[in-house]
Order: sequence, then C-alpha cells, then structure tokens
Amino acid sequence: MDRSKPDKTGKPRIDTMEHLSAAIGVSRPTLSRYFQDPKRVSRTSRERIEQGLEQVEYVPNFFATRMNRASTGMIGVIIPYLNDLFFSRLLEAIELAAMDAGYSVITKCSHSDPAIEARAAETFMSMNVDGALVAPLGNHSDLTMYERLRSRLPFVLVDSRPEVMTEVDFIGTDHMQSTGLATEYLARVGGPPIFLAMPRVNFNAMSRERAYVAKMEELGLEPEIIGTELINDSWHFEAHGQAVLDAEFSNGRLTDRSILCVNDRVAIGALKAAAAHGLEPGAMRKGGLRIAGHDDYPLCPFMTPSLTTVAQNVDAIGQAAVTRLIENIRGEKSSPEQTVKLFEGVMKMRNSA
Amino acid sequence: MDRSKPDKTGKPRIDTMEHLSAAIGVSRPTLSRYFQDPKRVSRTSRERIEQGLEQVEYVPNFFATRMNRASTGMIGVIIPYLNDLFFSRLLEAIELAAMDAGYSVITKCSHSDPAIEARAAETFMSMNVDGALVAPLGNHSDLTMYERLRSRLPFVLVDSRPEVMTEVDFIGTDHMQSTGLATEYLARVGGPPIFLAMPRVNFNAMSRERAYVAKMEELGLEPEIIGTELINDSWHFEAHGQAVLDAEFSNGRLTDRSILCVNDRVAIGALKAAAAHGLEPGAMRKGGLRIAGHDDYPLCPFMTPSLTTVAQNVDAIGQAAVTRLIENIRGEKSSPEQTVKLFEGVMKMRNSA
DNA sequence: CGTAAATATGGACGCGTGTAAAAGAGGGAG
DNA sequence: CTCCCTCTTTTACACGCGTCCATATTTACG
Repeated sequence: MDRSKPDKTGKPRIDTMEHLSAAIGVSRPTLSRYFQDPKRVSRTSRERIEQGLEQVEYVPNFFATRMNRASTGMIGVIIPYLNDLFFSRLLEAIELAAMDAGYSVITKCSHSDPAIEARAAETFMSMNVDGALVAPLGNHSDLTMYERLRSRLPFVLVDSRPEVMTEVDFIGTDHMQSTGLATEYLARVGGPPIFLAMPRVNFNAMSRERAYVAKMEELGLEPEIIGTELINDSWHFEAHGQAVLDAEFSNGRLTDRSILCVNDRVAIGALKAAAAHGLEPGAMRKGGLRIAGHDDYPLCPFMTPSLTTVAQNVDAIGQAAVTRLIENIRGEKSSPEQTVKLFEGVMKMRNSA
Repeated sequence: MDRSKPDKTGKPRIDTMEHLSAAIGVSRPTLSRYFQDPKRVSRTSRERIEQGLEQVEYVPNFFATRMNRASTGMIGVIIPYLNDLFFSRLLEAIELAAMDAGYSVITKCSHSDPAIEARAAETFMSMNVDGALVAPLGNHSDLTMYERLRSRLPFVLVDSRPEVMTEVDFIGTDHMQSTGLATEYLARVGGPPIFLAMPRVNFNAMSRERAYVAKMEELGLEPEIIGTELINDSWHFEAHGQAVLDAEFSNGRLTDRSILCVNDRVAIGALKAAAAHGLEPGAMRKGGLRIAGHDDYPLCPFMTPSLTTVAQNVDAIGQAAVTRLIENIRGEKSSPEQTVKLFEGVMKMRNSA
C-alpha cells in the first residue's frame, strides 16, 4: 500500500505536516497550532489552512502528536469482562462522558485474566494516558499493579473496590443501601429472604452478601445464604443460579421463600429453575415464592415474570467516574483528599417479587 | 507526578531507553532489539539486560516504539454497539484470536453514530494500524469511509456487509442458509411461519428478511412480514418485538402462528408479549403459537419457555476474521482475490418452537 | 502617520525509539 | 600470528510533530 497515492475520494493524500506546510504555504508550527486549536492561529492563516484542507486529505499522525506533549488527551479504561450487559452499559456511559469532556478513551478488557489486566495497565502507563479508570477483576487481581498505577497516574476505581485499597478514589453503588433496600422490601412483602450468592469472584458479590447479613440482623431475622460453592468455574452466572435453585427445589426446599439473588443474571437462572419446577414466583400472592435480583439488567422487564430488582444508576456512575478522573487530571495538587461517591440503588418493583 | 521517582515497589523507575542503557551498560540500539525480540541479541547481552531489568522498572514508550516502525502490531476493530451480547461475544472472540496471533487490538465502538464510526476509522489510519476489522453500523454508515479504509489498509468486514461493497473480504454467517433452516423447521413442525422483522437498521436484518422470503417461495408458501415499521427509534429490540406482537395479539391475530423473529432480542420481546396475553408458545403442541429467534443469544436457554433459535458460530467468525486479516497483512501482494467466508447456522431446538 | 504593545509566525531543538550502515569483537583456518 | 568471516554492537540519522524563543506582523492609540 503506497501511502502517498491519492485515494478513491480523488483528493491527494498528504502524510506529513511538513508536506502539508509546503502545499498550502503556511509554516509547520502554525499548522501544529491549528490542529491543536484552530483559534490559536490568526484568522487569515486559519482560512488559508481550511481552504487547503479541502483540497487534500491529511490527518495528523496519532503517535507523533502524542509523543512530545504534556497531555495525551487519553484516558485508559479497564473492564473485567465484556459479556455482561452491566459492564457494557457502564463502558458506554464512560465512553460517552469522556467524549463529551474531550477525552478519547482506550479500552482494555481483562477477559477474567489478572495477567491481561496487569498488561493493560502497563500499556496505559507506557502510553502516558492522562488517567485510568479501572473496574477491578476481583480477588485475583494483582494489587501491586493497582498501587503502581496509582502512584503514577490519576486513577479512579469504578464499580467495585478491593478492601485493602481504602485510599483510592472510588465510584460505585452503595451496596449497603441497595441490597438493604431489596432485603427490606422482600422481608416486608414476603417472608424473610434468603440470599442466593455466587462464588466469591468479585468484591461486589461480597459487599452485597455482607449488606444482606447486616440488614437481616437489623431486622432481627436470621440470615441464610446459599450458592457460595463453585458449581461451574466460568462466569456463567445464570447457570449457577439455575443449578443452585434446581437442587433446592428438587428436594422440595425454598419453594415458598423470598429469594434475593446477588445479581440479575443469577436471578434469571433462578427464574428458570422455578419455571422448570412449575413454580410461579410472584409479587401478588401473600406467602409463596419470590425472586428478586440486583442491577436492573436491561432484560429484566422482558423476563416472565418480569424481574423485580434494584437498579444501579449506571449512567451516573460512569459520568461521575469520568468527572472525578478529570478533576484529578486537571488539578493534581489541589485534590489530595480521597473521594468516594456511592450512588443509591432504586427499587424496581415488577412481577417476580 | 514525578515520573523518575522510585515507585511503591521499591525499584527505581527508568523512563527512557537511553537511561536504561547507561544503567546496565548495554547500548541503546541493543536494548531496542532486545525489546523487539530477545533472541536478536547475543546471549551474554540478553542475560545482562534481564538481570538489569530485575533491578529497575522500565517499559518502552508505547508511542515512540510505534513511530518509526514498519508494523505497529496493532489491529483496529470497530463494533457498532456494545449493549448487545452478540457483539460482545464477537469482540471477545476477536480479541482472543488476535492476542493469540501476537497482535494487540484497539477497539472503538460506533455507539450507533456514523460520525463516531468514521472518526474511529480516521484514528486507525492515523495510528498506522496494520489492519482493520469492521462490523458495520448499517444503512447510515459512511461508505466512502469504508472505501478509504480499504484503499489504505488490509481490511475485513465482519458480521454484515453493505450490498455495494462486493469486493471486500467478508466473514459472517450464511443467512440464506441459517434463516432458511429456521424457516424450514418452523414450516415443518408448525404452520407456515410469519417473519417478525425490524426496521431496516442493519444489513443482516435485510439479508434474513430476503432469506425468509426466498425459502418460503421455495416451499410454495406465501411470505408474510410484520414489524418493519419503526416503533421506537433506538436499539430497543426487545421492546420492538414486544410492541409489534402485543398489537397483533390484542386484535386476536397470530395467536396460533409460527413466528420467526429476525433475532433473539426481538424474540425475547415476542415471548414477553405472548406471556402477557396468556399464550404459551411451544414446540410440543401441533398447531399453536411458536416463536423462534436467530443468533443463539446467551440467554436463550434461560428464557421461559427456552428460546428455539439458530446459532451463529460467533467464535469461528471472530477467529476467521482475524486469520483472514492477518493473511492480508502478511502477504499484501499474494492474495488479491477476495475471500468471503460464511459459516453455517445450527438449529438449536428448545421449547418455544 | 508614528510608535509601542500585542499578537502571529517560523527556525531550531527536542521527544523516545527504530534502523541502516559502519565499526568492532570473536573465532577458526592457514 | 595474520587474515577473513560472521555475529554483535555502535554511530548516526530518521520518524512526525510539540514547543520555546527570537523575529515579523498586526493592532491600538495618540
């Protein structure tokens, strides 16, 4: 591919600012300033440049523009896995917020692998990103990597946070509140809820479990937790929920209980187990099977019965994370104190509980 | 942030190869070669470097390493939207395949916006990515942008393809086959299927519609299509399916028909509409409501009833797309002929049809 | 119209690394 | 011990653009 030939649009392509400078009769530094901010050159130069750009095709080289510049205008985002609509929504919120703020984001997915996560962090540092936003993988993450990242760049944790990282900015949901809300709701409308957990693969799972226990004790009820043992080793949350409840229902247990699932994907599996056993979880009957989730997964309204859950304010979390990160970037000196911002969950009462 | 201070790990950090060279007594170009491929320096140098790297922390600058190099080792991937498990699965397959092949991928999401899509393409070109993999947005995409991309880099389309771009490499599903399969299946086990379409937002939607019509005509049946009118202007596929069928069922229509949905997300909405009307789509009864989808969305087995669908071989598509792109990158001269690779769909018979 | 102040411009240098070509080191044969 | 060959290292330049600073140009004001 010869990179200096005209392309199909007919415009001749120019590949360096030097050549562009020669082509339209403006010095290269002036062009450089123009591309950073058109207002930094005089109106006459600006018009001349813009007119020239209509004749040829030129885009400044991405790497060269970021080599010798204080700010790269990029923020790095690390997401633990993609095949989960919660994280894809979060990522979307982050990308749009960053775009609004004039930053371009570069995303890396950990694919459930701490080594990949660590490599992504190294890459971000070697790219001199202005800051990093990390949704941690969970227990297996390399915490020294987080420390390294934090000591080198503005750094904000999103969604979940390792217990030991108490002095880092963190934006997420107040699980104490949100899970407490769901627990209280179930306790009020049905019997004392039981908690359908997951293997301890991430910090939020543990936070919610603890929040459930705390709320139950506050209500003077006995907490009961099932599903902490590993059934499958992958991120098949739905299958996990289904398998755990299938075992219970098969033994005639829990068929008239309120079940609070650690998240909606587990709850979707739970709904399936119920249906398979001819059970109809529902909010309407007094006493009887109830199933609720957590997160407000986009498919909740379309489940049968529609899934009662507590919604995380994903958009607000993404927006706030970006905002906080940019604050850190802008005034690294002025904001030494840590920020923790937790958004409240909102009960979404539907038909399953 | 002073970038030359030792970090928390205790290792002093070194920020340029020059300094590293001075620190461990090996020339900078030798270091450069070492980082590209350790085998390119003598064993003695290699050992000395590796020993030195244990004492200090250093990672080559990402931008500088890619400035003056023939191959950047990067491939760009454009995905139309994230909040869809089909695309997140595809992206995962692509990322893992590329990682295996030693390429790092940089992902951009169009967020349903052709302007963002075009900007992503410009960015890729200005980054000198070795190649680009694009899952098109649909009708609104800027086709001249695709042409520009194609004329400048190895370029492979994935998942769907604009009709006019007939001479580009393309990897996807054979919708003629897959949709035909589902059509035939429904026609055989139930009555003549009706097709629940979407507004024509992407090319696959149209391909499947055409495939349905072709198969119906082959079977000597009258094709019937509903749902092409826009109900909501966003990508709320489930809501679309639900709304269209709700209108039909409310008027007492289609309640005993076989309904083939353009994709699983629409089908999930359709299932919901059925449940709301007390209808139980099922494979078991002769005659009666049947609902099937397309794609094998990960949640299909967990729907109630579980959703019959035809599976796309997402992993194979992702893998093949990367393989083909790398072929293009490696031997730009040797493979001028176009490659179109279409994978067959596989019927997943579950309970809904 | 003239002069000082404000602004715009261009030359020169630097960013951190890749790479071609030249210099060096090592090793074996004569 | 010398010569030649091969592998390795080094020297020198290149990549494309940001940015400082001296200089040219415009503007403001009298």
